[in-house]
Amino acid sequence: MARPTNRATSFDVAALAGVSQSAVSRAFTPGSSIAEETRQKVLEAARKLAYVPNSIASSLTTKRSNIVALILGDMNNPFYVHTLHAFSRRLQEQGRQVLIFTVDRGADADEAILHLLAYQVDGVILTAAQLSTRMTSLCHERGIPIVLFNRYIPGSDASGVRCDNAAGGRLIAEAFLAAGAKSFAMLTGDPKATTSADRVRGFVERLLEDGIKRSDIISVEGNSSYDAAFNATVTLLTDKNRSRPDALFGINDIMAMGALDALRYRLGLRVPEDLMVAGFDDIPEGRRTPYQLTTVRQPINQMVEEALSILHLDEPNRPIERGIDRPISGKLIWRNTIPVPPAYRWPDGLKGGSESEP
Amino acid sequence: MARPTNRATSFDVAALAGVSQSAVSRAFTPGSSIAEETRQKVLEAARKLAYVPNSIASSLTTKRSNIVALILGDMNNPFYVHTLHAFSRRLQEQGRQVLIFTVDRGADADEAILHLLAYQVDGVILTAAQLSTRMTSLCHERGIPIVLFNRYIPGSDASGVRCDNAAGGRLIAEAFLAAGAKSFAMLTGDPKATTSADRVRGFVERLLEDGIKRSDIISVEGNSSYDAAFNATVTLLTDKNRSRPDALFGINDIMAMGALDALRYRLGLRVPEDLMVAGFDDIPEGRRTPYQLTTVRQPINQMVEEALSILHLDEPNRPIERGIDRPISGKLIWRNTIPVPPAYRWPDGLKGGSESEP
DNA sequence: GTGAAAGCGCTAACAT
DNA sequence: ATGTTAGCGCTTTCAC
Repeated sequence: MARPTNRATSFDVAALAGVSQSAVSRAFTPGSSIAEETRQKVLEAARKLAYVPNSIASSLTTKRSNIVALILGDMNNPFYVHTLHAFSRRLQEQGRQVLIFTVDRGADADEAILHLLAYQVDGVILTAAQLSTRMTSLCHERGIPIVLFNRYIPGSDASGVRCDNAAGGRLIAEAFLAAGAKSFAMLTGDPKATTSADRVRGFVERLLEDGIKRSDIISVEGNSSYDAAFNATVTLLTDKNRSRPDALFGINDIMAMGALDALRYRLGLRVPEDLMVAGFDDIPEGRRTPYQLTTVRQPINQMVEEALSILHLDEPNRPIERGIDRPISGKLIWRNTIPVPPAYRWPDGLKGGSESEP
Repeated sequence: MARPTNRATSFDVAALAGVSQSAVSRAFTPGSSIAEETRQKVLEAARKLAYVPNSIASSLTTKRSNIVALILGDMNNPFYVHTLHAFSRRLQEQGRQVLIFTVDRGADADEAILHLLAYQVDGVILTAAQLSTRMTSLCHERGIPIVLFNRYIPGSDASGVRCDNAAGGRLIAEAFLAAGAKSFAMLTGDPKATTSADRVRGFVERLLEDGIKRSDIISVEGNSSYDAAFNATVTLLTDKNRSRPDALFGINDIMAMGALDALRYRLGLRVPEDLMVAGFDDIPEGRRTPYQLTTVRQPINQMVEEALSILHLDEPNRPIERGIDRPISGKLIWRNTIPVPPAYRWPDGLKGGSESEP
């Protein structure tokens, strides 16, 4: 087996440095008791041999791999790409490795879990994708914490961080109402995804509170993708049996962008004059000149921090946090796809333009 | 150390199944000599204990981790996100794990290499980012193959797969010339990146062959990003000392998209009537209705296959392939940002519209 | 086909 | 502060 490899081990280094092998181990373990002088001798020998400690071997004894698994669903939604990036950057800063698994839309992450169980990962982050409660307990039994990012699994004791999606949906509803909208359409994502369902629920609830009739709120499936949203918008707006809604809520920015393009460049409508539009997420793509999308910002960096803190990777002995549900407020960002009503012109956050998340 | 974990080992399974521990190992090793009956007994016991073989331990003996490292530069360029996705999907199909490292723009990947060396990865794929030849040999010495994706390192013996960027640049030049352009601008990426430099070179060369004067080809730095390209375009076109070029080549699609938006929505120009534009990559985003970008398609799936074949992960004993440079032809995709000249109306690939890579 | 035993390269008591 | 020793959970000869 194994390609002829000639890798120096701690024994080789020990021999060259004239110390014991444990001294080598200590030299590479911050905080272990070793004389600075010996340390230098070891480091010097290690340098000569281009020695790199074998993490695999160390994982075997410590039972900590320093690897965090990241399970990703939809990479077609830029929001999750930015999420991946944020996690990756943060974890790298901490000197941890990131193992990724991509899961097809609609598929569950169970198989991915089985794989990462084999690698003794220190924690798992799950975005998109479903997860059976059976897998959750399998991880927990083995001491592997899981944190759900922007979703939760009813009946599971897995912890999670999410944007307060329902409240965010309400914010959009309020913005539309303030701008005078009376009839509404929603472009939804996967109905099984709590993210989509919660945004829809908050949105509808708020509308009903204002006396909007259910029949004035229509809902179409947009598959969480640009293309599906584009097509659904065309179908919806060309349906002769329907009158044109005043406002369209894309459950996420990428769908709102698809809708916007369909409205303007296929249907020849003006936004916001003929029809207002809003999204959710505040992806950088939605801030571009042609879109200037009014949306709800998910504080992605904050969410990432929270998620990692729930994992508490530095305190492996602390029991796993179960059943935590940490909702984080989103913020309405006014741009150009809803006319800003006078009442909102003051005092802050207006035309939240292009500045990025603080 | 180690959170109180109670994970079944092969010994537990062996005890329950009433066989030796080696039998358990064999039961999980395809192709090893074990009676079907024993295998079943073992599998049954394993199921009862929810046993998952410990890959860390097995890596230690076999010296193969079944992990492939993927080093990513710019995640703001969707092309690399699609690349990541393609690699991840393919590798997962093969039952391998993907360890990712993100490297900041302009930074080199040396530190990432040091980390992945510690994990005994079976292979390394490098996209974007620079890599010192020292690190290359460090990997090679240890029997870890590296493949460069869409870049090469002069003076290094690392193998790579890339789109034939120079030829692609020529294709764009030809398209512009055929459409009657006489003066040109280029939006370039990082000048140190071979990808950008090669496209520029091919483009310019072809133009010069047709008698275009050097002074009719201007070049501005677009930083490989949408925003920088947008701004650079505005600056360029509002420069009173310059006359407007007939054609603008964005060295990659995301920059061409930024340029397109600047031209249309900031400068009020029509594309292709006032100015033609082309990109490079053929990312799905450039196929969207508002863009319909004429571009050169990089056959990403084919490139991924080639890259993996150079790694020859299944034949670890074969010596590492060095110095391979596998250029793969791109294909010109006509859409709407260059008027299609009559000579090109036939026979194929025209208005290559929205179909994706075969 | 199966079991016993010797590592893989490291960490972590335990002595000194 | 340093060396000695016993594993971590597996794979792989080597006998039988």
